[in-house]
This record gives sequence, structure tokens and C-alpha cells, in this order.
Amino acid sequence: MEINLSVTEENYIKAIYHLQQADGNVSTNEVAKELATKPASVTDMLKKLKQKKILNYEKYQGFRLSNDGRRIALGIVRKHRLWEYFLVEKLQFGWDEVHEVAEELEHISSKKLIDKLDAFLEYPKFDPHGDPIPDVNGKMAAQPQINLTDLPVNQLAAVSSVGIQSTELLELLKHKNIAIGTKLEVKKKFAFDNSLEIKIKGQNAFTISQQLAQALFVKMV
Amino acid sequence: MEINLSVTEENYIKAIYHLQQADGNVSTNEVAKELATKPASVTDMLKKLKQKKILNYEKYQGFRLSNDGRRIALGIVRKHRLWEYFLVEKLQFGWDEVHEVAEELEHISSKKLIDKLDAFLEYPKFDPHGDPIPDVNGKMAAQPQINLTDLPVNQLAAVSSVGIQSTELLELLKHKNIAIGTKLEVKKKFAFDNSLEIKIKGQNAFTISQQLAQALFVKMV
DNA sequence: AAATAATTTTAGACAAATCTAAAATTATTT
DNA sequence: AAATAATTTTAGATTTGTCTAAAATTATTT
Repeated sequence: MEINLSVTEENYIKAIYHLQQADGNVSTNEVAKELATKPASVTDMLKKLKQKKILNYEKYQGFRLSNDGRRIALGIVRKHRLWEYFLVEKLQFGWDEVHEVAEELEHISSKKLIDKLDAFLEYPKFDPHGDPIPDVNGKMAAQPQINLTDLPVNQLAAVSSVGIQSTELLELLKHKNIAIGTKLEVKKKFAFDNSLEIKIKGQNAFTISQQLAQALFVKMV
Repeated sequence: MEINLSVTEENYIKAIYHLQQADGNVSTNEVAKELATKPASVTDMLKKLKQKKILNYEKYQGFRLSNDGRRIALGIVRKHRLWEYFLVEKLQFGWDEVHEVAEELEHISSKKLIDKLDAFLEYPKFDPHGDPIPDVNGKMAAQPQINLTDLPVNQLAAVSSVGIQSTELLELLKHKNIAIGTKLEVKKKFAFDNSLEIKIKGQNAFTISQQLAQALFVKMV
């Protein structure tokens, strides 16, 4: 039942997991960009992962992780986030300097190690960046809903609710092409009037007012 | 100044380090045995390490680490032993189940990580097996001298002093071919009369009495 | 000091993960 | 719906670490 995976394979699985969280179906080019490698290399790996039943993949058709693949990805995410928590809470790293180290630590294979680390840290639910940490069974706490004004720049999030129910607001949202479930990122914050530059995938970026941003709640993705 | 080393290269360096601690000059076959690989593979790696100036090596002549090589080896040993200490003291692993995990953790490259871990652990001097942990500069505490009767089975050690100065004792030591500096291992302990079976490299094992063992002090190697 | 044995090195091959360049397929324009 | 563009895949090469089998060297016997 335990498949042995190389660090490279794990990195592909993790990248595909994150891309499909944001995007649904994943493409060869996206993965190549994410991993700073060439599409041809990605295709080779896709075949390998398909053969190991980690990936549902038909050529030219895009792909997604299988159930097994998702289980493995969650295991890697769990390790990454627990180590980040450890680095910040116990070793006094800054939250902005832990990522690369966690990228290495997440590939340490011992399950016992990670479960004991989890216990030592007293089963934290969120990592230092606010992302939820999967538990032993791969379950994670729901991402808390935050106000759009509090969303970090370049953090993908999905609109989860609107603060007020007014026809005027709905009219504006319709015009801006924003609905519940719309995935967006904040690209810039303007201090002068607290307006935000917003990017929805496949559209050009546009600006929204402070008032509109305050009416929108999102969950990080 | 910072050379990038693969996990494989690091494992070779560590193996050579440990072998030369015990042996002086190291041979291709010894390394192959230690790393469970073939002599031909070792020769390939030796050339590579020589080229990187980590090894003083002339073919057919045996080899030793260069100063740089020793510095690198001490860094790996430092990481291994600090992680072992962490696993036992913080994560409640048994001292006998930490080795394989530490074998993986020792290859995490961040120097900052290991120095912060050292601080978190409050600069321990010895790991759970009693081996000294090198500090940031590669210095380690002298291995404490222990009585031969307390030496664990199969732990290589060097005779460091004798407890009493008698002609009779010296006569016996001469006959048994034991001197200050002689490297030996205890292969068996016999409960009946507390005699020990001793093995000196290149000789057949032989037995010594409890009285003789109590007169000998050793340092682990 | 020859012969034999053991060790070590070379030569050539293989698998994993990558690359470039070209071919195949799908998507988008006009 | 052709033509063009973008994406994806294939084919063939490269690098790293490994292997086996054979050759070279050193060590040990007789």
C-alpha cells in the first residue's frame, strides 16, 4: 500500500494538487511553469504518475490527481505546514523565511516522525501563513472567511459571501463580474484611498473601491 | 565557498569520515561494504570527490578526507546528532529508533536551521548514544573515558589508560597484545564470570577476565 | 621470485530526470 | 473552414549514480 516516491515525484504531485485546487483541471504548461521546468519533462512525469495510478490523465486532455494522489498530496501538505509551524513557533524563524526550508523538510518520509511532531506542537490547526494543516486523516479545518481588505497580495481566494444585501451592491457586483465562488487575487493595494487592484483569472485586472472590498468576504484557496 | 553536494556525496563523505576515525587510511572495499554498494561505484565517486578537493586520493593507494572534507563531514555529523537529540528529548522517540530518521534529516541543507535547532535544544554536548555533538565550529567535547566493562557490545573504542601500574598487569597486556591506543570491540559479555570476548582488528577474538577489563579504560571511537 | 589471491580500476551499460528540436494535436483567428 | 497559433507529445541526447565483467595493480603464498 505504501508507494515509494522520489522527491521529484512528490514535488509534481504537490504542484498538481495546488493547481487543481485553484483551477479544476490542470495543464502541462501550468505545471511546467510552476516547477520551472519544460513541458516535455512534465509529459514524461505525467506518464509515470498515471502508471502509478496517482493521476487521471489522457493525453492532450488535461489531468487531475486520483483519490490516491490526493491522499498523498495532503500528506505532503501536512508535512510542509507542520514544519513551518515548528520553525516559527519553536525555532523563532520569521514567517516569511520558512518556505524553502519546509520545502526540504516535507520530503522526510517517516510517518511516525510527523505524527510525533504534530503531538509535540499540540495539533495546530493553521500554519503561520494562515493555511489549514491537514490532520492524520487528511482532514483540515475550513479556511476561515476573511474580509477582502485583509487578503494578502497575490493570495488566491474565492468569494464566499457578501456583507450586505442591497440591490445597488448586487448591481455593482454583476457589472464587475463578481459572484459567490469567483476566484480572485489582490494585485495591489493603494494607500491613498484604500482601493484595491483585483485580478480574476482570464480577465484584465481592475480596481475596486474600499467600500466594495469591505462588503466582500473570501476564503483563501 | 559553499559547495553543493548531493545526498549521495554526503553519504560517502560521512562513511569515509567514520572509517578513517577508526582506521586511519580508508580502502575502496571498506567504503563499498559500509554503503552496501559495489567497489566500482566507490571508485567513480572517489574520482568525483577528489576533483572537488574533498578527498586526498591516489589510485590504488587508499585515501583520506582533505581538510575541507573533514569540515563537511563534521557538519553532517553535527546535523545527525542534533536531530537525534531532538527526536529523543523533544519528540519522545526511543534512543534505538532514531537512527534512520536522522539519516534523512542530516541532509537538510539550511545552516540557519541547524544553528537555531542547536539553540532551541540549548547546545547539547552529547547525543542519545553518548557520542559528542560538534559545535558550530566543528569542535566537540572529548569523548569521556569509560571502563571497558561499561563499553557497549560492538562499539569500537581505543584503550586510553590503565587503572593500575603493575608489572604483572603489563606482562599480561603485552601477552594479549594490548597497548595504549589499541582499538578493540567487545563482542560478547559472559554473565557467569563477567569475562569479555574482545576483538582487535586483524586478530582473532579472545577472552579477558573481569579483573583485566576493570583495569582498562577506553574512549569510544 | 613465481604463482595465486585479493583489491581496485576501467570500460561499457542502464535507469531516472532532465533537456532541445521536431512532430502531433487542439484552439483561435480571420 | 482554412490558416495560424498555442499547447502537448515524441524522439533522441545528457547527467548522475549505479551496475557487471574484465583488466590492472598490489598483496600474500608457496
